Formats: sequence, C-alpha cells, structure tokens
Amino acid sequence: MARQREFDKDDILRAIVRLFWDKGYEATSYADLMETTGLGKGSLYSAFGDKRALYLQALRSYCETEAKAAADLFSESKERSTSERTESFHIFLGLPIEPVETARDRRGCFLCNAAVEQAPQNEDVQEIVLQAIDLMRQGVFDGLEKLRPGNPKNRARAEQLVSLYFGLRVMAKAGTPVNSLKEARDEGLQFLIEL
Amino acid sequence: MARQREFDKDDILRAIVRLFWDKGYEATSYADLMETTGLGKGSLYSAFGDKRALYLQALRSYCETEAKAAADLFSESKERSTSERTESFHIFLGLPIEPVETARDRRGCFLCNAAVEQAPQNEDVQEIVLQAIDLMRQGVFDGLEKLRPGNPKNRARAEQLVSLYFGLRVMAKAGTPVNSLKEARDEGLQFLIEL
DNA sequence: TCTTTTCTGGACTATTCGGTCCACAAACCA
DNA sequence: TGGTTTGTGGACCGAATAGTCCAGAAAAGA
Repeated sequence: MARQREFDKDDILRAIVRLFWDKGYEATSYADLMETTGLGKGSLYSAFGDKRALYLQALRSYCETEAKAAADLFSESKERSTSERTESFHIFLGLPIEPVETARDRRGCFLCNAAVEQAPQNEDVQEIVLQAIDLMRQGVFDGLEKLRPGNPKNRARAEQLVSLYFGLRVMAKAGTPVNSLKEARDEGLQFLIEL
Repeated sequence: MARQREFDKDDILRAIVRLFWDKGYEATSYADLMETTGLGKGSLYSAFGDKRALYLQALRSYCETEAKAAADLFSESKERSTSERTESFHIFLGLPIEPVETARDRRGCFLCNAAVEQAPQNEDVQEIVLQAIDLMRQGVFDGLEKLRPGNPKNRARAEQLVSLYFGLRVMAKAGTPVNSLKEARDEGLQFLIEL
C-alpha cells in the first residue's frame, strides 16, 4: 500500500545496543544515535519511539542475547561429563574477564550498567534487569543441580555466583588488572574442588 | 584583608557527595547543585571549580570516609577474639545490604556507581576508584591475615570478597530482595566456618 | 570611616538537549 | 500512470545545559 522501511530494524537495534552499552542512557544524545545508525530523527522516532523507549528496547535485546547466553552455559540438554559441567562455571565467571584480556574492552555488561545507572529510578528498567538476573540465577542453579543434585545450598550458591559475576564486572570496569580478576574468579570457584 | 566565605566548605561538599551519589555525574545539573547547597554558581565555581572538579572532590571525600571505614573494619589495632574478627567480615559484606533493609535505601555505593558510570572514560575517576578499591582490598587482606596468618590464599580470598562486595551493591541496586542478598553474603562467608 | 579585597548570586550567553513537524521521496494498488 | 500512503531526514522549537561575568555586599586593615 505504501512505501516500505529502508533499513533492517534488527540491524539498527544492534547498533543502538552498542551505543547505550558504551555510554549509558544519560550520556547518549540523539546526535550520537543519528550518527551511529545513519538515520534521521523521524525514522528513529517512527520505528522505535522516544529515547526512553529506544533504551528499553536496546536493553531487552541485550538481555535476550547476552543474559540468555550466560544462562544457557548450564542448560544445554545434551549429556555432559562432570569436568565439562565444572568448566561451565569457569566460563561463566570468565565472561567479565575475557573481553578485558583479549581486547582491552572495559565497556562491561549492559545489564550491570543499567542496574547501576537506571534501575533505581525507572521501574521499566528495574523489571527488565530483575528478569534478566533471574534468568542467570536460574541457569547457574540448574548447573549446580546437575553437579550436586538436591544440595540445599544450591540456591544460596547460585545467588553468590551471580553476585560475584556482577562484582567482577564492576572491578573490570574500574580497571583492575586481569590477574586480580582471575584470582577472584578462581577463589569463587573453589567449591568445585570438593566434587 | 577581605570578605570571608559565608559557608563551610566541608558541609557543602557533604551535600554535594549525597547529590552525585544519588544521581551520578551526567544526570546532575547545576540547578540541582544550587538547590541542594543553597549557593549561587559564582560561589560554587570559586570554591570548587567546574562540574568535573566538583565531582572528583565529592568522590574523593566519599572514599576518604566510606571506603576508609570499610577498610577500618579489619584494621583496628586493639586485640580481638576470633569471633569478633569473623564478625568483621559479616559486617563488611553486610554494608551493601544494611541500608536496603533498614531504610529501603537503594542508592548503593558512590564508589561502585563511579566505577561503572565514569571510570572507563575518565582517568582521574579511574585513579581515585582504583585507589579506594586498593584500600578495601588491603583491609580485607589484613583481616584475613589476622584470622589465618600466612595462608597463601589470603590474597585471592581478599580479591574475591571485594568483588562480592561490589556484586552485592549491584544486585541491591537492581532491586534484589534482601533475603537473596543475605543468602549470597552468607555463602560468600562459608570459608569462615572452616576456622 | 574609608579603601581594598574577596565573596556572592543571579543575569547572561552560546550550545546542546529531546522532541515535533513537514515537504518530499518512494513504493504499492488500481 | 496517477493516487494514496507511509517512510525519510532535516528544519525548527522551547527548554535546559555548563559556564562566564559583573554589580553589589561584606569583611578586614589603615
């Protein structure tokens, strides 16, 4: 019936995720958004809504990929050995460290950034963040259940590991040397040795 | 020789700390600063400098009190029993939880906020943050040394506990229920039971 | 008291902000 | 092809931004 959109909404959203991930909500302007997407304001507004809506969609998109990927480290359905299962925990707590080590990339975790910058002041952000944290917590818990089924400490241990994940994100962003981050990670994984 | 300042610089700085602590750097405007201090722009500029300088002084002030207080949990000189010493670790990891529990205060930790919002983009902030983290790490390490002298794991354990501290700060800001935070804290303190 | 010096707070500025609007372009249908 | 409809991008807007500046106030020394 009429003219069709000239850009792929998902491609644009990916670019916007990177932008908000880098700069946060407050420090990102429409000038930035127009530059990194190559679109005019009219297109951005008609496709996504205002700045807040854009941020929320970007955050949701991030959670659906990155937080999901973290949770999926533990929830793969195929059978695995115990050593493969403990390895998942190494990978999980290595997520905050790996980008720093291989690319000096300290942008951290969009979810963590949103929790600190926006969650206390914006209900929508808080809801998305809490939901994503739940996803990660459940993933870690599932991983623990496979490793030591029925252990009553699994819930608390999952809580602690997710907290440690975010703590490593903060420490990494602060500029802590990789070696220190690895020490913290390995010490947090000590409990695996008892298995 | 001349007119003297009408306000107490320390009082004003305390008010500014609270403001930046609450809202972060980007979201705080001069209108906010003038309102919470009751001062005009001229006074603020002549006493503290521009917005960035104001933020840095506020952050330094915070670190000199709060981060120092956290480190001092472990470094008191008087003799203490083992149970008093383990209690220090409970208090330390309870710092992120206590304000949420007693006052529904989710503003978190200024140091943590600064690490996430500003440290990657501003060298001065990064320096202050890393220094404050060092202080806390050293405090925790000292506490561990008193509890289990010469243990080669003390360094890594201190690193992990500081990371967990920041992780709890993030989880608290995200809106995680107090009970979950306490589970994570207690699980992180499991190592004390072996003593 | 008068002069000097600094403090004070608001008027002022140039710029940038998020958001609206519209003239035009492009695609589809008849 | 002509008409309708929607996408496009930039001109435009009022508000808010960080920062400057200055007229007057206040304090201290002479």
